[in-house]
Amino acid sequence: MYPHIDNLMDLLVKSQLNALSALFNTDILRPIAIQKLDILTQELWYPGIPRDTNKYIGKISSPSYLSKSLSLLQQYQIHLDPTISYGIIGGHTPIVEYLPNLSSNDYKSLRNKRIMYIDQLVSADGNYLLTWNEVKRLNNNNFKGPKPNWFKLLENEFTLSNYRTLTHPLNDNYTIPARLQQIPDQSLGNHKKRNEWTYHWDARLQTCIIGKTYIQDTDTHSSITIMEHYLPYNNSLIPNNFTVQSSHSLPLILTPCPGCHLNDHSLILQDARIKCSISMRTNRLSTFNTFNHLNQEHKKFKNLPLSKYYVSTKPLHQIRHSAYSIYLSQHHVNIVTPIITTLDIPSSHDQNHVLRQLSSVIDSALLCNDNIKLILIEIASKFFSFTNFQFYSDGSVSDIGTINSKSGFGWIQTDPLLPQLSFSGSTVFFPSSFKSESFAILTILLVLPPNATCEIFTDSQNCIDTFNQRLGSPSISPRRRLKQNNFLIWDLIMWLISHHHLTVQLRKVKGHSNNKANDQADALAKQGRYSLDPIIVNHKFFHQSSLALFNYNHISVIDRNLRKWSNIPIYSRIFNMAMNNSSLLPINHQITYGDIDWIYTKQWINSNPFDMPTSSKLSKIQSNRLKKSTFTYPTGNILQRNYPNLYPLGRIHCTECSIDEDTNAHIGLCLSHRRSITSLLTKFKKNLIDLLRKEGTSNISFDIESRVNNSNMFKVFPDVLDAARLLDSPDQIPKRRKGRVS
DNA sequence: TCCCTCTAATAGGAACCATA
DNA sequence: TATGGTTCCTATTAGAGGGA
Repeated sequence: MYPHIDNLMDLLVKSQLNALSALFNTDILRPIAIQKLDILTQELWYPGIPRDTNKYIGKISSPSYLSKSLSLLQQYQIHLDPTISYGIIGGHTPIVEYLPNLSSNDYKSLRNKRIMYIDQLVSADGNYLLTWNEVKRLNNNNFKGPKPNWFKLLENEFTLSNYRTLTHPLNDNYTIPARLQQIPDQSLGNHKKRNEWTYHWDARLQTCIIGKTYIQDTDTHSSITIMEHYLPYNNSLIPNNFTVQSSHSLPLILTPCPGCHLNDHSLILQDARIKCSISMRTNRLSTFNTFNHLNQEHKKFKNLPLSKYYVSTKPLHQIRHSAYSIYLSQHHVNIVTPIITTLDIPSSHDQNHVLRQLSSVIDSALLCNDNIKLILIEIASKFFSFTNFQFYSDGSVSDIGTINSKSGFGWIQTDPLLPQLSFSGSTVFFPSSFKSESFAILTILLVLPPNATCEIFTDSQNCIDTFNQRLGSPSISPRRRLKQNNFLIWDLIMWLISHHHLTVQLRKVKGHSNNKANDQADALAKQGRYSLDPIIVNHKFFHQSSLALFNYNHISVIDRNLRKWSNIPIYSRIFNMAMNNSSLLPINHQITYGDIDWIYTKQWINSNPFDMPTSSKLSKIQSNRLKKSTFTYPTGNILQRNYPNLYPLGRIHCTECSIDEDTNAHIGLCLSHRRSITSLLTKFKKNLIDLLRKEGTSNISFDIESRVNNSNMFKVFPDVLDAARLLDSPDQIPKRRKGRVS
């Protein structure tokens, strides 16, 4: 009835895509964007941005703008792809993923209690559910009120027997990371340690836990350490004459913990003096030393009212910092850090340093096989001592528009005084010759040393124009930047030019003009097409200028005008919906099982009888064809239906044959059309016979004329067409109309 | 779905009492 | 007199139920 009502949503997708990408890529809006991400986290109670927002959004009573837009975009397979690691650490399995059917009240309770991960509710090995009292103790007994419903659900549905074994144990619990080094055989097994001090970061309490190892049980994959808990002595209680050092290097005095909620009551230790013992799985022990009892540093604090104490050789500040950074690196969380520093003018003694920076740029800016990065780094090191370069570059794309499309690029250094190195590679997603050429220029700039001058010959006028445009307006607005095709590549090119102080000139060279160097570059580009390891730009390299970009189906970041590009998923979605529409079932059936020759249909729709590629006449002809093929041509009956006042009731006859009613069904059956089709077919039949007679000589033994005349290709089957036409005969029409109405 | 009211459950402090 | 246990009260919270 209203076939275009869905377009409302499609228009929303287009505008929201644009608005959101502007939000996440504009410097001024960055704090707002981060705040919106935080609200999203608070709303969905999911650490970071979930892959499938739609799964969780149903639980929210009034979703915010961002969560609504993200769930709309996800219906079109478009996802937000952050350039920074955004999320909340402290566990591996979000509770909303573990318990899929939580109510909105459960969400409220979880938010109030700050419980986001199931890891916060299970034992250290991830196998057993803690009791509610234990959970409360872990949270400093801050929870008031009765046992929440979601916890009862966990107890009833997700545990087995009285031992509280989880039905789905967490096997990637955060205390069991992979071991870093090989363990020597002699250290396997149970060991009692004498003087080993360890520290680690406790994600739940957000503090550094310090302990003295009591027993260490080592296995090949991990070890369990049982330690006596020690607390740092409050330094403000130390008399003034001790605290001459700066606050960061205050001595760390450790006293045994008298027993706190961390104490693991299940441990049975022989040593009754230990009041607070902790057991934890470790993969790498971070240890520090204490001063001996006879040491001056230890004796300094003899006068303090402490029965038993140790003095660490490292200050608390350093230990805390180390514990937290080890924890972060084990969980692959990198905090938003400033981008790699700009390169200074290299002096002779720190060449290695600059080269290392060049390699780190290559390493972090590209996503590809490590071997390709190594090749580029090697080229960069060979170019390192030169300043003036000359390159020929070329890109090549084959089978564009098909799934077999391959895009390759290549370049060669042609200055005779310098090493004549060359490079070729391939790239994927959104293939175009512009993209391949841009990639060639990008890889050239990546291997150039700082302060170099280079001249690049390319046959792509588009690249030269884009380059000069970007060079002419260095402060391009984010909205304009995001509308440019392949903006990731061009951003990187401009970044390299400004940060490495490069002087680059692009020169146009005519393609296929027998220039030897250009032909070499062309050959390299063609060779690059067959490279199996594609190179793409890492969008996370730009985490300073943009917070997030959009990707399609988690495959590739869309680095082009989103509003234009979004037509592709929108149209395919509309097509899918049309195909699944039950009233179009006959067409669907015809597509799958019918006699429609799609190749010829395509050629018929695409055929152009004029010389010009576009013309107003051609578009009229094509719209006629399309309307006729989809039965939407404005024939008499449709005009009558749409304009009842203009077209009076009664049959409107076909203007050409004046026999039958003018309907879409009639067009293919019309007698006068049939006459012109027959005459056309006779003409082509004659042409074919002439052609066969001319080409085929003595080796054709059969009678050409009779064979062609008998072929089904040139028959119109008047009986079949007439039988179909008779269904529409005047006396039957009222009956059918009646049937339709009832 | 939101808001309000009511009830049950709990933490924590004050008061009180028993004991070393 | 210090300490630990018990009881009572108040504040807070979760969750059920009802109405708009």
